[in-house]
Amino acid sequence: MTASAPDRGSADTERVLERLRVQGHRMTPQRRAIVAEVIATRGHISPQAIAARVQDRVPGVNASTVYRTLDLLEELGVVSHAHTERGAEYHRSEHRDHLHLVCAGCGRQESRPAEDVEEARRGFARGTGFMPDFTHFAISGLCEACRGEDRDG
Amino acid sequence: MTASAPDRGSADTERVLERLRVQGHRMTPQRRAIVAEVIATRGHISPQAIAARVQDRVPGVNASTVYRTLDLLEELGVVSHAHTERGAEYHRSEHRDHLHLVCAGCGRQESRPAEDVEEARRGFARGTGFMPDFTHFAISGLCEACRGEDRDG
DNA sequence: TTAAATGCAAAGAGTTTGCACTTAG
DNA sequence: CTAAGTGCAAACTCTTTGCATTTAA
Repeated sequence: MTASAPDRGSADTERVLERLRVQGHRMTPQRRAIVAEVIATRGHISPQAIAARVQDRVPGVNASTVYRTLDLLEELGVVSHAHTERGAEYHRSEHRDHLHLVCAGCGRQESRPAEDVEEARRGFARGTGFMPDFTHFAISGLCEACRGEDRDG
Repeated sequence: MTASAPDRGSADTERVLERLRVQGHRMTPQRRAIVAEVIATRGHISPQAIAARVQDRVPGVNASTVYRTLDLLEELGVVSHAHTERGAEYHRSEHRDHLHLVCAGCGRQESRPAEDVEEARRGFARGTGFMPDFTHFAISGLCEACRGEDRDG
């Protein structure tokens, strides 16, 4: 179990499964695999990607099961979704606190801890009266490299 | 032509049509109606909404024509799109400078001039190295009213 | 045993594409 | 006249739903 390899049998996964069990939900192999996949994912992942990866491990898992399971996990507060250029992407709720940055220049996506923009959040609220949650939608802009080339981001 | 009524025969519309003409594009009634509709729209509008409205004025305009025309207008820099909770929405590029705020509490959408968050933009760049364009994706958060009830926006 | 969960197939919504027909220039 | 533009139908992607079957508890 290296630090870089996603860990589909982690204590975190077990904790979520235990929570499902306690709340009276059944523990099917499909559900187990889907939960493990989501928990093992660093950052965000699309429903289709989850389906594809889960099917590598448990052949025949239907996409509709993935969608139903994600809905369940979201209701339980285990996962949340964010809107990126490609649509909805899911991530662990505990990892909610990161930004999805999409560079309009090079197209690269990066993540940042939300705490890096606490000051900006307050400034935003000061200017608009609206307290933003910068993690729910992706944020377009120019990354450091592209800002160097084109100074008007 | 009052200030509050959308103006589908405006000088702005004519300016865009003239630009298309100059660049060698043909001026069809469909194209004329679609351009007029987009130009007359304050804020953003979805492709389906454009199709519906245009069809009220020029019956039989096909949705695919709307998509193709929007692509063309976007290539020419006349319109841009933003990503909201409901998907892609289009707006005049000159009106690019407004934010799409979606309140997670009451669900209401509001617009704000982007200049209201200039300070926040710089703060964001300072914290992350990434210069954000807050207008391309909608921004989730809590509006002033909902912040009053739930102080953790 | 039995209700929850799954698979499957069908249905949507939104968007794109290929192609024959129409039409602006 | 002739190529750009359109309409139409079909395809495609992503997601949801109804229902019969399977299965965890």
